Amino acid sequence: MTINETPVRERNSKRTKEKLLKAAQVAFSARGYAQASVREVAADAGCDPSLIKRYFGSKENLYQEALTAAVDVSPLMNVEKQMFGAAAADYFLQSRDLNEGADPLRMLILGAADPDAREISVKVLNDCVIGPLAEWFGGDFSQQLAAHITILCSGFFLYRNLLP
Amino acid sequence: MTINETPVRERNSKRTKEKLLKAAQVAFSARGYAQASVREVAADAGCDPSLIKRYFGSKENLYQEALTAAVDVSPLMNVEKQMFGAAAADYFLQSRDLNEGADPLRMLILGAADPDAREISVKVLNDCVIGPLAEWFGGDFSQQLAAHITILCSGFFLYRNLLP
DNA sequence: CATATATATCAACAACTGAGGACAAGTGAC
DNA sequence: GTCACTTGTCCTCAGTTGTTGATATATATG
Repeated sequence: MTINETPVRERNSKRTKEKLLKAAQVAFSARGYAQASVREVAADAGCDPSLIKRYFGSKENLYQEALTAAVDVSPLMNVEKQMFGAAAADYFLQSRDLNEGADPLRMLILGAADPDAREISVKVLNDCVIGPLAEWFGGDFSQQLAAHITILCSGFFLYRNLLP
Repeated sequence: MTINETPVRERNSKRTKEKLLKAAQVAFSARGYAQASVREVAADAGCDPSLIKRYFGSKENLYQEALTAAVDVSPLMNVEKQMFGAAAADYFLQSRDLNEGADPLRMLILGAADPDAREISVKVLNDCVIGPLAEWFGGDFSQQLAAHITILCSGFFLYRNLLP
């Protein structure tokens, strides 16, 4: 060791947390909840696995925070209501690219298929997708309309992503 | 131990294989591919885990045989073609009960959501569902029609089973 | 400088996984 | 009976998992 490489540990908890969240979103949407290990997520984020425990408490909490941060339906509500279907289709077709490898809908579906992540996924789906959409739609049966649209998009997603 | 219980190992490879297949179908459709361990399947079948290796070679082969044996679209083709939609809806609503806890469509969807089981699931879906349905439909675009129907049923399944 | 705190690393644990070898016990052929 | 074969049980292996405590290091404060 002629040259002493300075380890230079970047001590920035906020940035570390963000890197962990981003790596978790990519890993969970790529391989699902069970198959994405905390070691893998930490390695992708360039830090130690124990930091996940420190900052998020557990893998389940990491998944919940990553999923909640990834899901954002506001782009779908910036159009005329009659154009919602087209906006939704456009968005889902580009979702993975838009989010740099972290596809929220894919996270949701894969999470719903995992016993340990199902409950969290369904809660986030209701709170962050169906709820806001229903409120935006307004009127009678808005909740049912939002749920049906979500299901339709899920079937569309299956066709495009999971059953090629 | 006043009474000497005779161990009485039932030596019937065919029956053992069937019990393993049945237990595998129930476990895979309940918890998905990764979360259903071979030890669990063997315990449910009442035999030793190493018999899975003996009779099926690997967990993946067990999954493939269990899924192939579970999928059977022939009940959907015993009706007039115009009534196919209703027959499919009826069948999927009762699938789990009809198959005593082993739901083929659920196995397929959960399998498609698992990286290790995705390839097998998609192959079985094509060979045992879309293929036969397309042949039965006949005519132009029969393959596309069968695929779209399968996707529609998958979305319906998601609504009923995974996103409650 | 010294001290305290926040941040990151390391090593280890206990549990579980799929796989597989060694051996026992039953079954049938001769 | 003897032998070969099938079937089932037991035990172990190497790997991975989520989690956790002990420890080192950087930053802030005095």
